[in-house]
Amino acid sequence: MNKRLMLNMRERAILTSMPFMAALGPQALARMMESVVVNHHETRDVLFREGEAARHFYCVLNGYVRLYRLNREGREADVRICGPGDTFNEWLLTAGDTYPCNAQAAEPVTVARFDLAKVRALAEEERDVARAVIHCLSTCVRSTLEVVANDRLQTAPQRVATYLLGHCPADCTSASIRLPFQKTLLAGKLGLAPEALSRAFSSLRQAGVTVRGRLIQISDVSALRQI
Amino acid sequence: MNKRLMLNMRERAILTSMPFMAALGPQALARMMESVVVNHHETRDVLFREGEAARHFYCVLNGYVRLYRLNREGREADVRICGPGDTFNEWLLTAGDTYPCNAQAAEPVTVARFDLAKVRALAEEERDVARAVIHCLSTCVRSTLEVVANDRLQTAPQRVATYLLGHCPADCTSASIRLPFQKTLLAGKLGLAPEALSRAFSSLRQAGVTVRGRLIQISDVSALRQI
DNA sequence: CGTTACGTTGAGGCGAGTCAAGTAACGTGG
DNA sequence: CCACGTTACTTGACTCGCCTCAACGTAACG
Repeated sequence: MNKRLMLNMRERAILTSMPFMAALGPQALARMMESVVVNHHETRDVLFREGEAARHFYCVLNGYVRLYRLNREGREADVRICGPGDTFNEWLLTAGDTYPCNAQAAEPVTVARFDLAKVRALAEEERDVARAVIHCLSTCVRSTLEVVANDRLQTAPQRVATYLLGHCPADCTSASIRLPFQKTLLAGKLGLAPEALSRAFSSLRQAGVTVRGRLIQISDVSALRQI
Repeated sequence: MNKRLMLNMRERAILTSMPFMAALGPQALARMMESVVVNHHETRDVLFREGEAARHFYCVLNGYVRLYRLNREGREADVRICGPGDTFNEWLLTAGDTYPCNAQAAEPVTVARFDLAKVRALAEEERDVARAVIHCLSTCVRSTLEVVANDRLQTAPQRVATYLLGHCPADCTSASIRLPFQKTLLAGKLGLAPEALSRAFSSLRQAGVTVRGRLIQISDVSALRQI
């Protein structure tokens, strides 16, 4: 649980290859690396809770992290799923002193953790850092707006089809996809109950989608686009 | 429609008082003002369409602008409603060369329009501009994540209650609110059909909510919190 | 005062959540 | 390697919330 590791060579290599870090110049990179801590969390570990004082900005190195909110009755809704290379809490760099959601490891994960205040200061001083922050914030807004639109416009089978098509190489007639995580997590990402995801998959069978465990065969990509 | 206006004194005063501009230092402000154009649009005018080449970044000076997406059958879903002081398309400053949604004037609006490429360059050169961009992106992410969570966790009456509570002064027992726009627009903002909003309001009557046109009386704020 | 858009109300249908039961996959320890 | 327990996933039956369509009432505006 929450084993804190020294930053070894291998982790350093992985971290610096992440999109967020790879775009930094040598000086900005060095200064970012000063304040980083690499942590490991086991499945279902909670990284932080909604309402707690916001202290860290994260980059996922390995595994998947769920960001979710609770309503009064305790029902959970995922607002974002972060995988390798994704960052989260960049939206707390200005304006906001508490976490707006909970974060939980969906499986064993490795994350790099930065001090929010230090990154905030660095973004002021290092052009590269400011640019990188703007970039990941932009990406985050775009993907979140996409989620809102899909939630409001698409049925369950359509959401699944959209997800699958987004993970097919462009211009292919058939494809084979391996889900990078459990179906439960995919259901949450798409705003569905696990049962609804299951039913969506079986309704997609008639469009040539075969599911066996995490392996998904798509026999006719263009048919899937018609859903 | 789309009457282009010279930047007069009054508009300049309004523009520089907007949150996005007010935080800029004199030099950054001056350079931003070089590339700004103030436009007026009539109700239902389309500012841009999904898929078009992205060219402008906007700040609303007056009125409300709908950002929405269409599905294949032509159904519309609002992803964001922008009012006075709000900016949009800041998420296109990096990564993204086409608009991801449509923009339409929900009523007669005045908007300030900046050239995306110029703002992008300015954000590189002027620390103030970078800071302002990061700030409005952060705000945008937070509000959009909130929308996702509310869509997935709340029923129609709860969404309306949340909206109303967000527009009450804190620590009041009763309140009176005037909607800043049509109910149709509020329905879209909350991800509801207009009929569903209407029904939500009438179900809130039992919680002490009275509606007459755009005027909403809340007799018991704490009762509304229990919804 | 008529026209038009906006808003409300009712009836009906569909999509997805919930609950419950059963099956499959997985990991653990004997 | 097998027996077991746990967790993930599937399927069915049911409920509920919201969308759709249609009709009517109402406010806004020329």
